Amino acid sequence: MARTLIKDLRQHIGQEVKIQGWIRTIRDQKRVQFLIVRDHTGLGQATAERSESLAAMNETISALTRESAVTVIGKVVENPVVKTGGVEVLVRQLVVEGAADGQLPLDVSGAQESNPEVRLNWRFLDLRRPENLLIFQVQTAVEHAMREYWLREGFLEIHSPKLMGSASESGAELFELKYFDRPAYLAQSPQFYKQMAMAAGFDRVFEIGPAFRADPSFTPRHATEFTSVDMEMSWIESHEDVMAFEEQWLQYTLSRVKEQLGPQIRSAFGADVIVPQVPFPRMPMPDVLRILTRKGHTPERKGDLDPAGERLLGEYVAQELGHEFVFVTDYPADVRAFYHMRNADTPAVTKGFDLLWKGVEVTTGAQREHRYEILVAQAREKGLSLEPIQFYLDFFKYGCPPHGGFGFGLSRMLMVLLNQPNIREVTYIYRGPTRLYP
RNA sequence: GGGGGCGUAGUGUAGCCUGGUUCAACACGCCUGCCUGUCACGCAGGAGAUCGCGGGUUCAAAUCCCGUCGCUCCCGCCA
Repeated sequence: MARTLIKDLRQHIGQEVKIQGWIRTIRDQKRVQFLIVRDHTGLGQATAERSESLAAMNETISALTRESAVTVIGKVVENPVVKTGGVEVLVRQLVVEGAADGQLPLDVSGAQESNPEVRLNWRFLDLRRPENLLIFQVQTAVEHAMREYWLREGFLEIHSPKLMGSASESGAELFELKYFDRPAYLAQSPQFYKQMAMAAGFDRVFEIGPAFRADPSFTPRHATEFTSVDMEMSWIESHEDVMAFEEQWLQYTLSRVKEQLGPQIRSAFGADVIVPQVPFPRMPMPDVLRILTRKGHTPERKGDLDPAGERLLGEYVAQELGHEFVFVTDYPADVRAFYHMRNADTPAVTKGFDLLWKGVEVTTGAQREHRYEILVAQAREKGLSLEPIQFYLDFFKYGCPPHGGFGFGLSRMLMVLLNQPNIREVTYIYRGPTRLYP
C-alpha cells in the first residue's frame, strides 16, 4: 500500500490510506483515542474508537509514547470539527516502527523551548520541530534559485579542494592537520581556486562549499565551519559589474523564495520576504563614516566598520533610503586583502566592497588585481612571504583577464531572512570553537 | 584572545542579593486510575533533582568565596 502524505489526506476522503510519521500528541479517552501524527508535510489526526475487535490496538495506543515513529492505516473521513484540516483517519491498524523513550530531552511540540545547548546536543530532535524543517526547505530553495540564475548567466560550478598546502588568505587563522608526514590546512575560502578558474579561461564560476576558520569567535554570526557561497567572473570593467550582478542574483533568489515559501516563512517566523529593488544603494566608506559620526558613533578601527557601525548603517539605510541592503565601497587598502585591486588615481582606495543586509555583513567582494607585478608589490606591502603563495601568483603570469567576485555567507543570509538571532539556528549541524558534536 | 551573564527533577522556571523550620517549589512531560470526540482534552493520585564539577569559609551552603568545565552575550575578527 502506497504511503499518503498528511497534506494530501483531504484528497482521499472515503478511501483507506497509510500515513507514516511521528506521534505528537496522544489523547487517550475512555471511548475513543486521538493521535496527532506529524510527517514532513503537516499534522493529521488519527482516531481509534475503543471496541472489542480493536482491543489489542487500543492497548498499543495506550502504551504509545510521544515522538514514536508509527505507521497508521485507516479510512479517511471528513469531519469539520477536527482542527487539523477537517479530516481524520479512522485507525484500523497501527504499527509502532520505532518507539520513543517516554522521557524526551526536549519538547518537540514547541510548547516550551529548551536551552540552546540542550537543543544542539539533541539536534535531531530539535530538527523535528516544523520551523526547523522549514529553515532547510528555505535553504534548499535559496541554493536552487542561486544556481538557476548562475546557470542562466553561463556560469560553471566548481568544487575546489578543502585540503591545502598553504594559507589561502592572510588574516583568518588556519586549522592545521596531519597530511601523511607533513602539515596541511583546511581551506578558509575557495578564493585562490576560483581565481584560478579565471586564469584557466572558465570565464565565470561559482561554488557552494565549506570553509573553515580557526578563529575563536564568540558571536551569534560566526562558526568555525560554514557554507561559503562564492563566485568569480572575468572580463569585468570594475567591481561595479560584480555588484550589479550580485544585486540581480539576490533579487531573483529572494523572489523565488518568496513565491515558493513566503507564506510559510511569514507564519513560522513573522518575517516578510521583501524582494529588493535594484540597484541597491551604494555608499563609499567616507560617506558611511560621516553618517556614523553624525549619529555619534566612532568606529574602533580607522576606515573600517565595526559591528555596531554596521547595525547603525543598516538602520540609517532602512530609514533614509527605504532599503534593506547597502553596498559599502571605497574601503581603504590597509583594511583589505592584498589581492583587491586599487583605484588607479587614488591607490589608497580599493575596488572592494561589502554588502550589508539589515546591518549584517553578508558579502565581501572586489575586483581582483590581475597584473602580476602590481599584485606582488601589494603582497610585499602587506608583509606576506611570497613563497607559499607563489602557485597563486603564477596564475597572473601567463595572461589572466580582469576579473572579480565575492564570497557570501549562506547561513548569515538565512539568519537575516528568517529573523533568527543566531547562526546556530539556521545551521544544520553547528561547528564552533567548543562545539564538535553531534 | 579580553569583558559581562548563566548552569537547580526528563524539559522550562522559582528559590540565591537578605546563608539555617523548603535537603528544594511551580508548570509541562512521565506513571497509575477515572473520563461518550478530544484538539494546549479534563479530573484525582504518584514517582522523579543530594541544586554543573572540585575545593574553601561557616556550627550550617542551591544560597558566600576561589578554581574548573560548559553555555551565552558584547568586543576583537570575519562569510
